[in-house]
Amino acid sequence: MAKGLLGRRLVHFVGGQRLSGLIVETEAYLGLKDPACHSYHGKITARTKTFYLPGGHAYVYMIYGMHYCFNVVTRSEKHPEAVLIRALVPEEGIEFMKRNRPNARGEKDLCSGPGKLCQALGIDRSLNEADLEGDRIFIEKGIRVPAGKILSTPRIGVDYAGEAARWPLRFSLED
DNA sequence: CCCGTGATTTAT
DNA sequence: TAAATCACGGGG
Repeated sequence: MAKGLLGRRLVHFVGGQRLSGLIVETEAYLGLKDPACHSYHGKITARTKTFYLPGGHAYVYMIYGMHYCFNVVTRSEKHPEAVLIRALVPEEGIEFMKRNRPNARGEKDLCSGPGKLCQALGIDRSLNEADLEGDRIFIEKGIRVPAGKILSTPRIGVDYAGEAARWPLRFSLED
């Protein structure tokens, strides 16, 4: 799923305005057996209960008291797995995104990080548990991605997870 | 490299 | 109720 989401278009409607970008970086979080995952060992808290929804829902949480992260829940109650969306190439609503991120240095800085893309697209906790087959936020077909263009590297910011921090579960589109 | 930041989780 | 933690970003 993390590889398959590369090249697809994430769309968020706000005030009748389409904000979108192509997904170019993701990370897989493998549920019960993944020490880096919020649902490791089946942990359930007020925050992580979203993980246990059926695939196709949004898991949005706040980190460091200031940033949101947007994830796609990918499986089922028995298999609480998700994909973190880490970067987009902005497509529609770029002027709107610039207003959402007044400090951005340029277009490339708009969605080049999990917190940045949430700020640019106006994604916040109100979208937690959102149905991705609804009409507020959803994912479109996007562009074709040749398998040879996908890079696999270790996930970012999960050093607390020991050996799992080195698992090559971060995927990005070359170039 | 360092550090702000405060919601969320965990320890007491 | 208090303390620790943290899927990050921004500025040096």
